[in-house]
Amino acid sequence: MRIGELAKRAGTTTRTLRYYEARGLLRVARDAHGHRTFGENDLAVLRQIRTLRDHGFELEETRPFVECLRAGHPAGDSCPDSLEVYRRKLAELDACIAELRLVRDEVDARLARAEVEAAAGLPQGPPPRCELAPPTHPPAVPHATVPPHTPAPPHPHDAEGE
Amino acid sequence: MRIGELAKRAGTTTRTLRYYEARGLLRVARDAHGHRTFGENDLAVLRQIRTLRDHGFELEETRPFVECLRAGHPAGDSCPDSLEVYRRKLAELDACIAELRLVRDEVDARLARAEVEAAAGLPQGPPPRCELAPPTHPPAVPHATVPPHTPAPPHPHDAEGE
DNA sequence: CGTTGCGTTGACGTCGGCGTCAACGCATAG
DNA sequence: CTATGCGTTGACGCCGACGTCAACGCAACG
Repeated sequence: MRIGELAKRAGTTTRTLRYYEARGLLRVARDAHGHRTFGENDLAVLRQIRTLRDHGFELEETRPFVECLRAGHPAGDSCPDSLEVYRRKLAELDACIAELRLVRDEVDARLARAEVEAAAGLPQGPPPRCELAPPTHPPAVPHATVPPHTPAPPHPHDAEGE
Repeated sequence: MRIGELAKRAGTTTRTLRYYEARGLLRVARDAHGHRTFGENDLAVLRQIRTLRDHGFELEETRPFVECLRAGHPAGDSCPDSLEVYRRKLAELDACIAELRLVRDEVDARLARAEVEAAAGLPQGPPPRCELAPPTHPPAVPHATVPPHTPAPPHPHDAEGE
């Protein structure tokens, strides 16, 4: 199997496969023409990587799974290192979800307040007592940076004690 | 007030202020030396921006708040456009949290399963029935990309129907 | 006079995970 | 012979929000 076929079978691109190889996640043999040659095992490895990435794992975090598969284990998560990654990711997810919920409630409260004030302000025109506290730096919430997506760069201030 | 003082008072850097100016979020006057000059109003605007960014809003999303303040309103969220941004962000947060919870449960389930199999496999050595289904592409979960942080790039497939 | 400290503009670096383009080789089909 | 299609390597582009460095000006202090 050559790179194009593998890419198609894994639902990705040749660029991605070459990138993974460059990152050391794929070990690739070559044929007489210098073309990369892959086997079914490589497909399994590749699917493992893609699955993890779809769940938000960084490429580096997939490495233990890849090595586990290459060591002959039936699944990528059959090895202790992989389980460690699972656990770390789980904690990371929990922290992230908690943080997002705090922000969500903050935004919700601000929206509600602003809507009330808009409703109270409009029908009467601008009264002179419009001097509310400026909404700058609210209570806690150190900061959260809503992330519909994108992986996790090294986080120095996160909820974890590293 | 010059740029250094404003930066210090707002808890940010001069680089950031110049960046905001370049993005059109800060309108800046100059003195005789060509130095930027700021007033208290600029501090309020700046704090509004920083607060929103700390909550994960993109710079562009702070623009309505900035314009609202500059229009003379007592708060950045006194204008309908700002409220719209609040509502959009709220929906975004809800979608993101829901997605992360799905992923979290997925990872949790995988971890639990892998732990059980590890516990069952180790004490007995490798039995020949190790041929479990390969853990590649699981049930639903289109993909979630855990995001401890970092803002939201334009997302074509998100839970919103744009 | 030099040094420190503030300001200025311009421009490149960062991070991850690829996309995209260029310029090439080799093989098969017409 | 040429076109098409696959492969190869190398290298730049992208995204956001700045960090960082360079090279400069201008003021006050000693």
